[in-house]
Amino acid sequence: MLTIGKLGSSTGVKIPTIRYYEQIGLLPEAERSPGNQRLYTHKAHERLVFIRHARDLGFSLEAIRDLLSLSDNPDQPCAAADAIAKAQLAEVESRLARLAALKTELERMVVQCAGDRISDCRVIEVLSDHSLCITDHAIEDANS
Amino acid sequence: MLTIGKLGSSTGVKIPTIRYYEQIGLLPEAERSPGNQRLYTHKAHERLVFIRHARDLGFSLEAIRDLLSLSDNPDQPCAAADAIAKAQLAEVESRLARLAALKTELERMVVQCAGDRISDCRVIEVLSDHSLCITDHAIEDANS
DNA sequence: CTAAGTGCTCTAGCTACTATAGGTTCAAGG
DNA sequence: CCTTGAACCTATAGTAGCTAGAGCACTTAG
Repeated sequence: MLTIGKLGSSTGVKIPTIRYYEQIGLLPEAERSPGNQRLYTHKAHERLVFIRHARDLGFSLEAIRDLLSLSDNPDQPCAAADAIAKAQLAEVESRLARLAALKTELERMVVQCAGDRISDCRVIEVLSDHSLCITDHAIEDANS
Repeated sequence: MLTIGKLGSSTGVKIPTIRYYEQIGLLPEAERSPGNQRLYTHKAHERLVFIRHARDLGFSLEAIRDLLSLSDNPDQPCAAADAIAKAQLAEVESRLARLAALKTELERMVVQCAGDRISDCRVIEVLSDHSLCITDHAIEDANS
């Protein structure tokens, strides 16, 4: 049985994050020691590794919740898991495309900045006028 | 003078977002009509276009705040603006690299999923075991 | 036995918005 | 002139996915 600190250091997940996952029901409520401290089994460790890995691959907590419940029922067909992974792949691909366009624009901005006063700074100028851009970045959410 | 609705539709920024930008001081407080409705000048329109464009390019509101104050002082040297843009470019490049690795992993997961039961689903299996991955995705923040 | 370290709960904060409730003002039609 | 419906107002709370802090209790090494 691991304490929360050991579990955290062995998975690379911060302690408050582990408690948060328990709070939102992603991890089951941990057993407690006589002194009320959380104790984790090997199973809990595995589950947290699964969550961490899926987060690293960019899955949302909602998607992970679904994937976990699928992995808890190994006799179910796996089409659902496949669909979740495919959706995530599509999301990643669209972010990639968008970021590539952003990169192009930013490079152009940075390279062209030759003036030494703000008044003829290319960065500021481009930001003021999208028509100076060559790609159609913009559109959806900028956090992609 | 534009109402907030016109300003929103002409810039593609939602009305609550405009009010939010005013609230956090990114836009100056708008003049008001006798009936207390916000009225915007051409200058405010330009400023909002600038903000929107920078957001589309992935700049944080903090970075935009700095860029705006630079663009308000056109006699300053432009090294600072350049630095902000370069930092953003570096950020975008690192996200790109990370997303490319994620894409590789997700593609592998999806393609290899041949079984039709969860019990031999590659997606679930890979998520349980990072050593089945070929790239070193993981590391930093997963939202990249 | 004591002090450092680790754990506990609870609350509030972060980014960048978005949504809702409940009320006011404006513009157009009758 | 009056009404109706769209557009506006404020204020508060919610979203994701944590993170940080306060103020305690417990545990372990010396």
